[in-house]
Amino acid sequence: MKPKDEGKIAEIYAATLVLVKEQGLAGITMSMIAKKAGFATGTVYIYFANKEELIVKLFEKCSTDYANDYFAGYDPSSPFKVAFHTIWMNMLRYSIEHFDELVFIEQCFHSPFITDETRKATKERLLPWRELIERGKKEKLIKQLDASWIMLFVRGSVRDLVKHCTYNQLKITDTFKESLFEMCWDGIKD
Amino acid sequence: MKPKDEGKIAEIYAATLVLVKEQGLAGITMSMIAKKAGFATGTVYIYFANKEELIVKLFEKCSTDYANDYFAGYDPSSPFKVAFHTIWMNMLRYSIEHFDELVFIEQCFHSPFITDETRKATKERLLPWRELIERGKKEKLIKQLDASWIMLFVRGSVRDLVKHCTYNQLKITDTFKESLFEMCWDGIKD
DNA sequence: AAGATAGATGAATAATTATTCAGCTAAAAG
DNA sequence: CTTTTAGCTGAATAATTATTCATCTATCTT
Repeated sequence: MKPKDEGKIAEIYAATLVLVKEQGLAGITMSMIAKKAGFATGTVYIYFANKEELIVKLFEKCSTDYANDYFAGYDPSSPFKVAFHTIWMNMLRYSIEHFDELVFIEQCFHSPFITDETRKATKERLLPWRELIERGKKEKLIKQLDASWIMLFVRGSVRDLVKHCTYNQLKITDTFKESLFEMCWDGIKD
Repeated sequence: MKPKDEGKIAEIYAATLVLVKEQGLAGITMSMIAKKAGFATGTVYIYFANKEELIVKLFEKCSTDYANDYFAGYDPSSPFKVAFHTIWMNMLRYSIEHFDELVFIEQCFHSPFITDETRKATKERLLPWRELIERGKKEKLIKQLDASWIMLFVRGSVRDLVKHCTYNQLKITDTFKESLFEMCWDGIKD
C-alpha cells in the first residue's frame, strides 16, 4: 500500500493561508486550494472530510502555534518589565513572521466555521499572559485597569502596525521594534 | 407608476451589516439578505445589479460615513491635545455606535470585492487626521515617529477594545473612555 | 516480482447560491 | 376610474462550488 504523505497537509495549509491572505475567507474555493498546493481537487478530500474540517483544523493549528510562540523564552520569575518585553517581542515577531496566519485567525473569528467554544478555547491559551498583567498591577508598575483592556490595547496596536508594514512592504527594524515597545509601555505604565 | 422606495436600500444595507457581523462576509447569501430585510430575493436586484455592486456600494457608504464622523466638531485651530481628544473620541464613539460597519469594513479589506484603488481612497479621507499628528510632532507634544505608526497605534488599540466590549456586552462608561484615552495619550506623548 | 492496498486524479454529480423573469400589484398620471 | 408604468414576488434557471467516484498509480508486503 501507498502511505499517506503527511507533508501534503502542510502544503494544503500553506496554500489556504496564502489564498485567505490574498482573497479573504469569502474568496476561496477547494479547487483553488488544491491548485495552489499543486494537486488534484480530490486529493484534498483524502486529508480532510470537507471544507469546514480543513478550515477548523487549520484554525486550531494556527491558534495553538500562536499561543506557544507567545511564551517562547518566557521566564515568570524574571522582573516584570523583562517578562513583559519578552512576550511583547514574541507577539510582534509572530505577527510579522506568520502574518498570513494572523489574517486567517482574524477572518475565522468572524465566520460561520468557528464556534463560540473554539473562540473561548483560543482565549484561554493566553492565560499566563493575563496572569503576568495581573502581577504588573500588583507590583504597581502598570495602570490599575482591567487586565483584558491592557492586553487588548497592546495586541490591537501591534496588530495594526504589523498589517500596515506588511502591506506597504516596510522593513521592521530593531530600532522600530523598540520604539513601538516604548509606545505600548508608556501607554500602560503607572 | 410606482416609485422606487429608496428606504429599501437602507434596509438592505442594514440587513447586510447585521449578517456580516454575525456570519462574516464568507457566510452571507443574497437570499439571506433579502429575507433579513423582509422582502423577496428578486427585489434586491432592483436596487443592485448584483452582489458585488451591493457590497462595494455599502463599503463606500460606510467608508465615507466613517471619515465624516471622525471629524465631527473638529476645530483645527484648537490646541493640539484638545483637537486630538475630539477626533479620538469621535473614533471611539463611531466604533461603538456603528460596530457592524466597523466589522464590515474590516472584512471587506480582505476580500475580493474591494480593489486597491478603493482601499487607497479610504485612507486618503483621513488626511486631516494625519495633518494633525504632524502638527503635534512639530509642536513637540508627541513622539517623533512616522505619523502612520501613531495613527495605527491609536486606531488599533481602540478597535480591539471596542470589539472586546461589544462581544462581551460590556457597557463603555465615560470614565472608561477617559482611561482608554489616557493610555493612548501616554503612549504617544513625548 | 506479483499481488494487494491505499493514495492520487480529474471528470462527473450534487449542492448551493446568484440571477432572471413571467405574472402580479400598487401608485401615479390623465 | 382607467390606464400605464415600474416595483415586487418567488419559482425557475444559470452559474458556481463542494463533493464523489471510477480509474489509474505508487509503494508496501510477501
